[in-house]
Amino acid sequence: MRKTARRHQQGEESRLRILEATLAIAAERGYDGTSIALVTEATGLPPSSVYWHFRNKDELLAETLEFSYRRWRDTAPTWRDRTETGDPAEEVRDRLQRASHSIADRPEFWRLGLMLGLANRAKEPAARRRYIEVRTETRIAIRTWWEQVLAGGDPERGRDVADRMARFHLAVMDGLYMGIRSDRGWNLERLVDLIADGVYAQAVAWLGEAA
Amino acid sequence: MRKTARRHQQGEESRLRILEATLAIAAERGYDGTSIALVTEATGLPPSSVYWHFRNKDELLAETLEFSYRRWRDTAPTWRDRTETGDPAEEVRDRLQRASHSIADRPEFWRLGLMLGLANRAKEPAARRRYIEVRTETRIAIRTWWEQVLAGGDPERGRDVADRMARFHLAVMDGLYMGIRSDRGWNLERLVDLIADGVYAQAVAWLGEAA
DNA sequence: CACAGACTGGAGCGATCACTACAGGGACGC
DNA sequence: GCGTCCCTGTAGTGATCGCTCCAGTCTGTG
Repeated sequence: MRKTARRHQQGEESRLRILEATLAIAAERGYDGTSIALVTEATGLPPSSVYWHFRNKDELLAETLEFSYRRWRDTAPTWRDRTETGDPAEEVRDRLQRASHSIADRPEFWRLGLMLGLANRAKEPAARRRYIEVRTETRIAIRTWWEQVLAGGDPERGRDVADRMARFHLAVMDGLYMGIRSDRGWNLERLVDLIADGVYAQAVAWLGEAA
Repeated sequence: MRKTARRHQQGEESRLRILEATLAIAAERGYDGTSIALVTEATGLPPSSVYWHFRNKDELLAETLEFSYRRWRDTAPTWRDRTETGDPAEEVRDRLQRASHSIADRPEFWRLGLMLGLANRAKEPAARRRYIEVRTETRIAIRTWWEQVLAGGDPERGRDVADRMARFHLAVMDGLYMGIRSDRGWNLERLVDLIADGVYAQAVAWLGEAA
């Protein structure tokens, strides 16, 4: 992109600092609660620098979402590689456990996404549109993963069940995060193990059920 | 409260109009996205009227949450009366179906609550504190309901499972709402029935499991 | 009729919002 | 040494923010 990688590497560094700061702020306060003044205060950079790196607030937030999504996806275990223990229930448990950890440990992306997903403006911010896209991307990855876990039966039926599982899976992850945020007294690790068993049982039940 | 119930009933009417308008706006745009100017525009009343009825924005939002909560609770089936069909699985299905409808049909309270629950400010808005309270209230009501549905075994163990079920239950409701909002292609009614069976099976499994 | 109290109307307060114009500074190619 | 380009620093812009002042209007009471 930027052709002066060596010349002024300060620029790229500032850009990253701005993104980091914006992510921290936006994940706490949402789109409207994020102001350029807060970003400049956090980074020590003047507003003109922010606007040199990003066209406007909308684009800044959109790129911040993209930034946090990529980092989350790279840190979190991908849905592509499987554990392959032979026991599907065990694999589901492991997968859900890791997914819930990736949310609990670095919650910025999930927080920011939930906020963007909830808000509704007359003209949709680019950040929200982008979030819906990456969420769909994630849902499809989860669906593919479920298709493999549930492989063996009728492919079309497996695909249908996997789609429902992926939706349910995402819903549970959203719900878990909301629960951690809003209710006290969660024993996440233990609860996730138990839920995983329920989720897998659910999938098997759906698979066996008449169309 | 207000002693001129007959004299000037216009006042109370204006108050309600302000609450309605604020709810509609805040449920769409969140705390920071809600401005007094938007409220005055929606109601046709001047800012001074808003500030005559409510001390400041914080209190306005808090009372709006209270207002929407009461309406949701009165509209939605209470957790106190049970269906008592004799079949617990059927009752769970019915209950979850009605709960999901109460969210899908009049989503304002749930939307606003989720937004308030997510946001995190240096000084916590009264509206958010109040939301955490009514959420806890709801969670306890759900727990009590589960205790009754699962009655029969060891009471202490039933209470423990009911607590976990209530958390899980809320998480699923939150997750369902997020899913409807963010993902397309939901078949809510059907999915909820299936989830209900899974949820109930989960509860039974937890009940039977060794402590 | 006078008075009181409940509300409204309009004008405007200082602070903060997103955003910009523009003059530089510092590193590089020549 | 000179010009070029990347990026920062200063100092703003008009618009909108939450909120207030206060005169005026309306309605029921004595």
